[in-house]
Amino acid sequence: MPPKRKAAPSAAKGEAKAGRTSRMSTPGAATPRSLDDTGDDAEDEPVVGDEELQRELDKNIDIFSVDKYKKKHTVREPLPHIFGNNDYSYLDLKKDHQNRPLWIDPQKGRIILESFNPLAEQAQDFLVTIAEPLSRPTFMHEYALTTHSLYAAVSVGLSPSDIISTLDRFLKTPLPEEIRNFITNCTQSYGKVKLVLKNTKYFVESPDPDVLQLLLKDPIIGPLRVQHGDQELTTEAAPKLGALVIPGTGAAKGVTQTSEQQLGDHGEAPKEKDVFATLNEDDDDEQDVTHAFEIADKDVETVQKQCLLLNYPVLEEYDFRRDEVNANLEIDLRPGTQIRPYQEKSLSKMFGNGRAKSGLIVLPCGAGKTLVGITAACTIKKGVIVLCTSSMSVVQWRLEFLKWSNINPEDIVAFTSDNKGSMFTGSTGIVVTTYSMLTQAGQRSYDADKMMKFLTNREWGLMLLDEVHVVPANIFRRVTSSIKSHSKLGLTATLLREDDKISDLNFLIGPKLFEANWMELSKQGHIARVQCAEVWCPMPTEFYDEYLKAPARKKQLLYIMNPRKFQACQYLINYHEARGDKIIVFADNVYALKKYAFKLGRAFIYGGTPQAERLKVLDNFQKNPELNTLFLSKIGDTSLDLPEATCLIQISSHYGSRRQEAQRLGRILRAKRRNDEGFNAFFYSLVSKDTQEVYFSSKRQAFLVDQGYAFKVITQLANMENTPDLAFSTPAERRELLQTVLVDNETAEDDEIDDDLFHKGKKGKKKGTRRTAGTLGELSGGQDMAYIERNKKVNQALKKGKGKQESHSFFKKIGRENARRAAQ
DNA sequence: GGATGAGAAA
DNA sequence: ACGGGTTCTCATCC
Repeated sequence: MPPKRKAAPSAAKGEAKAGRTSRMSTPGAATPRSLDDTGDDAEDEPVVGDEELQRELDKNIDIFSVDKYKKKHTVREPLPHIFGNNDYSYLDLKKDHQNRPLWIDPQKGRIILESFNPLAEQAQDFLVTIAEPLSRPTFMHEYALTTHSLYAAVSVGLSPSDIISTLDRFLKTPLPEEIRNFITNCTQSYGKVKLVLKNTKYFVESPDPDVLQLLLKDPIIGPLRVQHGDQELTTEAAPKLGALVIPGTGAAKGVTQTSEQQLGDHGEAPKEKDVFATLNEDDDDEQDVTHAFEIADKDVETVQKQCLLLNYPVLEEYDFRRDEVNANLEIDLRPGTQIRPYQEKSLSKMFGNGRAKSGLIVLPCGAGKTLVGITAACTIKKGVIVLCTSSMSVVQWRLEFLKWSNINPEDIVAFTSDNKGSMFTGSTGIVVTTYSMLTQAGQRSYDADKMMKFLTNREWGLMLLDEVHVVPANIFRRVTSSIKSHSKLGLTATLLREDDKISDLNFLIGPKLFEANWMELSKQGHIARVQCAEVWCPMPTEFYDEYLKAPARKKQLLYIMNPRKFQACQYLINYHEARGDKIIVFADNVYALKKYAFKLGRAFIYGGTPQAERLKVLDNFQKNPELNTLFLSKIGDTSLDLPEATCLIQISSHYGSRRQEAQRLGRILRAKRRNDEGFNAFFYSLVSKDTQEVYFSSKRQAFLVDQGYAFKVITQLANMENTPDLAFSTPAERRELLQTVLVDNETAEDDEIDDDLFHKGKKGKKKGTRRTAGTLGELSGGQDMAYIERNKKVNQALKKGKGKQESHSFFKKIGRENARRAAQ
């Protein structure tokens, strides 16, 4: 099981429970027994005072949490000292529980899915809609029911009764009452109120007039209503779904979708119908009329804020098919374009009720986020504004639009600092620009100013927000308040930040509409399969001595410049080049990056590399069979459109950033060779043993482990000692390296040799490359390496190991295992 | 007029 | 807190 993450709701708990919660994530411990096998002798008294105090605390911390609905239960199981607070034996098992895939923790709202259950797939579809995936390793997936997740479920049109009945059908135990209450209460208030932009006017809309009356009584919202005669509310028939077809789907081609489930006969197994079928039905028969009142543009944010305070979050929807004010855009997907099932799924959530809902879609890089955005644009067919993080991706987006759709090239313009004059000539079109272009506060050039006026003075059908996770919330506020758009779609690969600003996105853009499971996509062959490994490099004693007495700044430099790490890097490059892989090496530290690249005679790109140079190197990396290894600084994390690579080596990284790790892994997911039989991409993290790096590394991996990736620990690279021409193999060389590192860092390192270095790196690669395939013959694949399979717990154990002794014995054990394996 | 670099901001 | 990387603009050069 994965490590606990810091953001877990249980973090709010008091001391009293801290000791026990650690067992929480072990599903086995929560196994309820059948009724009849428990003795009723030991009536353990529940810890009442404790729990009441806790409840009081929780109420103050978070009025909306599952704990609010917690009930006391008589504990029947006589082993509370083992199960602690996680004793669920009071939950009766249903007779046919084997056929049902879900367990639930009534107190925390955690749901455990048995991913090997025949119904797991359907259950997963459902869970992704109503709950937040926490961790999805191979056999057990853990989800959490939260207010946000239920909010999202409601926003795609599920009703509370759907959620409750479906959940109940999948559960091995009856649905606990507190969970039922939690769901009912959340869903009652959430999703009742919608913000709709109709003919350029904003309306607050709800099927329930009482809710609107309640809002109008609010001292802040009330006066903001735009009066039309005496009537307080306007009423009209609710829209029917009709035949909205998302382009690129099976339906669009006239093919009937195979929606029949191959359900087999699992006795009383729940016959679950498609969640989205349910959703569409609802719109047809239940909500016959809607009521609305109008508010002015400028008050939208105030009203949204106030509604949120009243616990009626406002969902944004765009009824684009009935918008006759904004000109239609001539755009369609190119014939023959077929979007993938998961892309279709995410879009069907966005357009679930025939309108465009605002929200976030989370897909790993390489899984076709761009195409999702483009398809959304082709569905809405109105003016689109696309926001990216860099001007490189602006160009990229425009090209993708031209590639996938039949948009007239004159109707799609880029707005960046190089190109701020031109605009589409028709009545509508697509603008691709950057966040900074829109939020630039300082003085602007004349053209940019003119363009901004144009952008802010018109209405847009869709705002596409790329890489939504990198942009802080206050920038969003500025963007969304200056650009009037009917709907917003945020795209991202990782909804992760080390700070907690990510939750703001839920209300600034919308709920999370869809999140893909990386492992699943990779099993289906949409993204590459990846072997992840952490390579432990010991620190030579000279380096370690220096490390111990160095200040933090220098420590970092020392463990990055660890010569053993350098050798490991060299070894891996040799090995993978011989296999024909394209390798990217990441180093955050520019000094180290240059040193490594120079010493190994390979090309590198960092922030200071001029644009033309970058393109040239990237182009060579892609096409030139002589250039197979590329060194990148942080620049490679975001703002570079990397050609596909199949192997990735990380020699230094930014502290414990899970996002960076995920993003970097994403760089090798689009490898085309993934369809080859048994093909793997490789991801290595080089870590200097006994340094802070070990700790950071374990933190960084958390996200990937939750996505189901297994990290292997390599303590010894096979046959490395016998590899010829390793750098720094003599003590003298190592001492010299140490000296250089120390000296270079004392003086503010100045690099006039910079450009020189770079060119040498490029030219020098021919003589630098040394194929060592012969000595590596016995290594036919990643699995055969001298890997010791360990999961992250090892790292954690190491991190927790208080003294040197512990870690030493630990290493000895590894060493023994290593030897034993080698002997076999 | 188009590259290129410096300097600012966030 | 810092270094890394953006972006924008303006000034300079050929």
